[in-house]
Parts: sequence; C-alpha cells; structure tokens
Amino acid sequence: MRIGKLAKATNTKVETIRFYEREGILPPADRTDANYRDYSPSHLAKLTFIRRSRNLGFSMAQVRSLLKLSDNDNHPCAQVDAMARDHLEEIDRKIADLTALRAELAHLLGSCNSDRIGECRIVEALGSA
Amino acid sequence: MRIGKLAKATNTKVETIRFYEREGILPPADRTDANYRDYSPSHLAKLTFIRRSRNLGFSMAQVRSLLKLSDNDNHPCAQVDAMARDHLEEIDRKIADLTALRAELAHLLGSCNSDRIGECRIVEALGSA
DNA sequence: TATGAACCCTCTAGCAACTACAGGGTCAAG
DNA sequence: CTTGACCCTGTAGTTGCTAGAGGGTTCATA
Repeated sequence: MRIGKLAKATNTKVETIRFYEREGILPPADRTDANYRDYSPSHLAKLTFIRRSRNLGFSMAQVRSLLKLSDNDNHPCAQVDAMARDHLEEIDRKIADLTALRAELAHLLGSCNSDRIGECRIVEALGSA
Repeated sequence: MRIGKLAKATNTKVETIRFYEREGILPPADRTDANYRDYSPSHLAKLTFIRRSRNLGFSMAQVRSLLKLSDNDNHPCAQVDAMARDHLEEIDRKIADLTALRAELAHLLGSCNSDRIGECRIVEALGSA
C-alpha cells in the first residue's frame, strides 16, 4: 500500500504520515525499487490508532505512551485507564474554562448600546484590569 | 516604569512584553541612559487591553484589529461588536466539540473491565476506525 | 513511443503565541 | 567592592502539523 492510499484510508494528509515517521511514532515502511514507501496492514492499524487517539485530544506524548503500553498484550491495563481518566479531567477543565469565558464575553456583548468607539462598553471593558 | 514592574502589573512575563513589542502590537517604550525600557501609563493601558483580549481568547490578529478600531474614538462600534459576536460563536463551537469528545471518552472509560492490554476495550476502541 | 496527469521523494521553512536560554551589562544594598 | 536582582540582545525551542521547492516515477492515453 502506497502512502497516498494509506492517507485516504485514515483520513490523514500524506505530509502528516511522513511527519509521524520522522517523529518515530509510526515505524518506517518498506521501500519499493523507486524508493516509494510500501505500507503493511499493521501500519494501517497503527496509524488508525494514532489518528483516533489524536482526534480524542490525546497529545503526541500521550499517544506515544499509549502505543508503548498497547504493544505488550500482557501489560496490565491500569495505566491506559489512568491516562484516559486524566485526559477526561483535562477536558472537563477546558470545558469549564471555555464556559466561564463564554459567560464573560456574552456579558460584554450585552453591555454595548452606543455606536461610537469612544463610548463603547466593550472597548472600555477590555481596557480595564 | 521598567519592564519588570509592567510585567507584574499586567501579570505578563517580561519576555512576552518584549515579544509584543517585536510584533508591533505594543509600541516601543522610551529608553533610559542604560538602554532600559521606560514605560508610560498609556503603555500600561494598552498592555492591559491586549492581555485582557488574549485572556478572552481573541487571537493576536483579532487583538490587532481591536486595537486599531479602539484607537479612533469616532469610529463606529459595530465592527467591534461583530468581532465579539463571531468570537462567541467560535467559543460555542469549541465547547460543543469538547463536549462531544468528552462523551466519547467517558464511554471508552466505562467499557474496560479487563486487566490486561490484550483484552482492554480502550485499546481496542482506539484501534478501530 | 511520447506525453501529461497524478503520484512519490527529500529538505527546508512556516504557522501561533509564546518561552527559555546564553552571554552579556547595570544598579542598589550591605 | 561584591552580591543579587534587575535589564539588554539574539537565537532557538515548543506543538502538531502544513506548504512549498525541486526533483523522480508510474500509468493511461494519443
């Protein structure tokens, strides 16, 4: 399987796949005579795993750990569980932050009924500590 | 006012202030004989505005626009209003995305009751398209 | 057989928004 | 007169890609 096909199959850009290889997160593929990368089904599986983890918001470092853990079938599952749990907490924090921010911005938007900058409550509010 | 004091007053790192100056978003300060930056109250006001906007999630480009708009007191306020409105929509999108992602991750977490990677539902789910 | 589109290769640089040195100079207190 | 807390410039690192430049390859079609 050539890189373009793998890219389509995993909804990833070709450049991103090469980037993952450079980063050591996706193992290098075999090469054809013309020096084209030739991917195996196991590459497809691994890249799928990577993309899915990334789409769920795991960082590259976290994906690296997840891959390492998932490589050994007899490894206890607790660490993966803990990572997912940590990540969930982080997402909750982000949602809370954004929600607070949303409230503040909505408040700002509700406050301006002037039509000139000089009297604009939004501009005013931005400038105060 | 020297850079360290301005940094503390606005809860900004010294390096970040210099960065803003390089980026042309904060006007350069006067210099003392020893070539130290010497900031005026108007710098304090401007930096406060910048930080507050950034903390509300506006991008640097957006802050640049807001600053330009707010410089002219007679400028109509509608553009600032529109920018804030757009930004609010973007935040709503982000919250929605994170909420969906949270649900998926929570589902994943609920699914694993094995203790070995080989049978871990989390690892399994990550690897499927 | 030639040619053109659609692939593939490497290498380098760019994005946002900072952050972190390295390798200096300055200033005030004890 | 030295110590520590400041300040300076300049460069490079961070995260996770993305976008070229400047080439080579493959394959279908004329």
